[in-house]
Amino acid sequence: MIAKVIVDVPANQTDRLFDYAIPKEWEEMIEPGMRVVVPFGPRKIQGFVISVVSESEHAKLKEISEVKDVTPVLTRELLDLGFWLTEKTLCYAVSALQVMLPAAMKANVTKTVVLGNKVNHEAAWVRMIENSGLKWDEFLSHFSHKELNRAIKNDELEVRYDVKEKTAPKTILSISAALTKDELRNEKEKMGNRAMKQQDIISFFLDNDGAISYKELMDVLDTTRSTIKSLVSKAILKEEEVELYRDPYKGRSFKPSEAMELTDLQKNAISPILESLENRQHGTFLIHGVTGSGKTEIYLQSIHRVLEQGKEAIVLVPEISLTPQMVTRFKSRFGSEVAVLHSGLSRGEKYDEWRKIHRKEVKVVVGARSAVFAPFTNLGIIIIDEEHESSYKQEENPRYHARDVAIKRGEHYQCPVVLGSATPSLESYARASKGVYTLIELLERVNKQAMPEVSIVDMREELRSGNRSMFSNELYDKLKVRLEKKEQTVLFLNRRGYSTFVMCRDCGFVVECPHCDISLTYHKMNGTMRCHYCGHEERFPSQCPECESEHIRFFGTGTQRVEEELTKILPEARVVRMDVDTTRRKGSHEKLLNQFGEGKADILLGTQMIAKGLDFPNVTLVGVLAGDAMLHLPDFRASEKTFQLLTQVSGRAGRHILPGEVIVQSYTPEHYSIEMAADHDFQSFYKREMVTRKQFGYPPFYFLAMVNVSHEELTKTVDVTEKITSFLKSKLSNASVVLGPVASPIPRIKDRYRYQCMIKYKTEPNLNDHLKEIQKHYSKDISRGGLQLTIDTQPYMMM
DNA sequence: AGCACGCCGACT
DNA sequence: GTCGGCGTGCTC
Repeated sequence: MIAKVIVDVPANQTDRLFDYAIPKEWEEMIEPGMRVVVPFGPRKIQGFVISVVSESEHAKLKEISEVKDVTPVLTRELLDLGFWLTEKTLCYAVSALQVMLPAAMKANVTKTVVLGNKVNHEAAWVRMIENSGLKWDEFLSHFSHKELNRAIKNDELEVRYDVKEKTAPKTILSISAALTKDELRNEKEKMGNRAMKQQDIISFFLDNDGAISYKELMDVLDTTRSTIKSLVSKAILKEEEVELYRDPYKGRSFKPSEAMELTDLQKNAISPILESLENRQHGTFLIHGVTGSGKTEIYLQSIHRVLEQGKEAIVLVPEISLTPQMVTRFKSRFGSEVAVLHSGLSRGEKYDEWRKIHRKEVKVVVGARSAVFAPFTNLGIIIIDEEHESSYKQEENPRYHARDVAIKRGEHYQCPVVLGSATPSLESYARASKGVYTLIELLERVNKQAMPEVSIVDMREELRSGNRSMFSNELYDKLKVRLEKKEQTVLFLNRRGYSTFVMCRDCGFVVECPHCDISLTYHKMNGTMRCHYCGHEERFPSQCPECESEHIRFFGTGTQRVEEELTKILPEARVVRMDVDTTRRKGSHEKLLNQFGEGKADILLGTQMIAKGLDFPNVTLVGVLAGDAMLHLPDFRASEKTFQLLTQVSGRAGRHILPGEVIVQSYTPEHYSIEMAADHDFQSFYKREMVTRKQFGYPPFYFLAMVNVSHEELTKTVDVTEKITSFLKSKLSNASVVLGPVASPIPRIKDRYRYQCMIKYKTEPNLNDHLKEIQKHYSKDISRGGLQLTIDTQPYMMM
C-alpha cells in the first residue's frame, strides 16, 4: 500500500503530494490524517498522510519510517478543510494543516552526529561521541564542516535525524495491583509477621480498585517510596505512566448556574436558531444585540439544546484571557464539558485542552480564533461572539478569517453558525440585510436599563479656554463626583496613533528608527526610545541630533503619563493601570481586574484591552480620553473601528442598577462615527458608512485583495510591485481596479522597503489563479533573492 | 527549506 | 592539483 503525504517543508517546490510505501506491519493501521516521519532526500521530516492508495506512478518508493499517531489527528473533514484553505488563502498545504493543530504538535527536527560503521579510533571525536552521539551544533563548535563531511564519506560518522514533538504529554507514575485480589491475599499471608508496611499497602489494594499516584499512596498510608518500590520489584504491584492534563483552571470552582428565564425578546431571537437545530439545516445568523441585551444567555441556551442532541459546540471569543467573566459563565453552565483554548495558556496547556477535544472528553470549546478548527466530529453549532473583531483574521499564513471557516464547517455539518455583536461589521450586516444571513435584532437591554448618556467634549475648545491637560473640565468634575459617591470609573486611552514620540522644540526634528520609517516611542521605565516594529533601542538624547538644541522632549500620551497626571489632580484616587507593561505576567490581567471588581480601586485606566467584556456593577462613568485617535489611521475601516470601539466602551457603564454616563473627548467631535456612537445609533452609522464605501469602492461593495512586496533594495521592491500591478491590470476585467504600485503606510520596516498593490473587484473568477501565477513566477526570488511576497485575499490590515 | 552537486577562481 | 564560493536543481 502507498501513502500520499504532504511533507513539512513550507516551500513552493515541495507543496504537493509525495508517495511513500507503507511497511507491511503498518498496512492495517495507517489512515489519512495521521502524522508520519518520512525520509526526504538525505534527511527525515514529518508529514501528513492525506490518502492511502494501492498504486503509484513512481517506480522506486521509500518507506515511511515512523508513525506518530495511533488515531488520526485530522479527520477527513479537517483535511478537506485544509485544502479548501490552501485554495482560498493561497498558502502551502502544510501551513493549512499545521494551523489546525496545537503548536506543541509541530515537529522539531534535531540532528545528531553518531559513529558510523568504520570507527576511526584515532579521531578526536570518538570519545566525545561514544554511543549517545553529539548534537550537530555542538559537533561543529569543536570541529569543522570539512572534517565532518570527510568523516561521513569515510563511513566514520553519520548524521541521525530525530523528529520529535515540541511538548510531550505530561505523565505521572501510578501504582496499581498486578495480581488478582485472591493472589494478593495469598502474598500477604506468605509474609507472616514480617514486612508489616508492605502488608498495609497490599491491604489498601484489597480494599481499593484502580490506580493511585506514588505521592497519594505515600500520604494515605504514611509510607515511603522504597516500600512501594519493593512490592513493584516483587511484581505484586505495577507501575504505569499515566497521562496527566495540565488544567489551567485547576483549583478554581465554578458555581453551577441554571438557565435563566428568557425575556420575550430573547425568545424571539433564539427561535430561528433552535429551528435550524431541529431541522438540522445550516444557516448563518447575525444577532445584532445592544450591549447588555443578553446575547450570552442565548448562546448558552442554544448550546444546551445542541448538547441534548448529543452534538458539540464551538464558541469563539476575541481574546478570551481578556474576559475571564466569559469563561466563568460557560464553565458554570456546562462544567467539565468545556475546554478552553486561548493565548494566555502555555503551549503544553493548549495541547492538553486540544487532546480533551480530540478524545471526546468535552463537548464545548470556548476559544480564540484557532478554536474554530476544534477536532469535533459531530458539530451542532458554531458561535462567534463580537463578530466584528479584527482578531478573527489571522495576519500570517494561512491568512484566514474565522468567520469563513466557521461557515464552511457549518455547511459540512448542516448546523447553524451564529454571529453576535453590538456593532456588526459592515460586511456581515450587509449580508444580513440582503438575506444571505438571517438577521436577529435585539435592541433592548434585558433589564430595560436605558443606554448610558454620552457627551462629547470638544478638546479644541478646552485648549482655547486654556485647559492644556489631557482631562477636560467636564471629565474632571465627573471624576470627582464619582470619588465622592464611591462609585467607579473606567478611563480608556486609545494609544494607537498617540504614541509618545520624541521631538525637538526648536527645529521640529522627530527621532526616527534607523531601520524603519517610523518614529521611536519613548519609554519612561528605563529612559530609552524603542521602535515598536523592530525592537531597536537607543538612549534618550540630551540634545537634538540635528540642531544641537537642548529643548528635545517627548510628546504624546501613554497610560503612564495619564496615571501620573491623575495622581496629581486627584491624589486621593486609587488607580489600577492596565496595559502591556502591567499585564505581561501570566494571570496578572485577571488579578488587576479582580482588584478593581472588589472595589479596591476607584479608577481602572487602560488601553484596548479593557474595551470589551468587562461588567462591573459599580462603574457609572466611562471616560474616553482620545476618541478620535484611530480615525486618522490609513485604513478604510477607521470610521467603523472608531464607532465600534466607542460603542463597546460606552457599554461598560451603567450595566446594572446605577445609571451610567460616558464622556468622549475628541479633537474632531463632529465626525459621524463619534456622533452616531454617542447616540447609540448603529442604523444611521451603517447607512452613512455604506455611502462612503460605495463611493470609494470598498467592501462590502467590492472585494479586496492585497499584494505586499518587500525587499532590502528600494529599486527591486518598486520594480517587482510595478510588474505585478501591470500583470494584474492586463489580466483583470475593466470593472476591476488595480491600485499601485504604492509605498505601504509604513514604507520601511527592519531595513526592508515595502510596497503594495491593491485590487478592488466585484467578480474575478480567475483572480486566485493569477495570484498563484505571480507567486510561482517569483518563487525563486523569494527562496534566494531575499524577496518577500505576501498575498492577502481578504486584507484587514492595510499597514 | 535544506542539501548535494557542479562549475569556477584562488592558492599551497 | 585542491579548497571553498555560490548558482542550480531535486526531494516520493
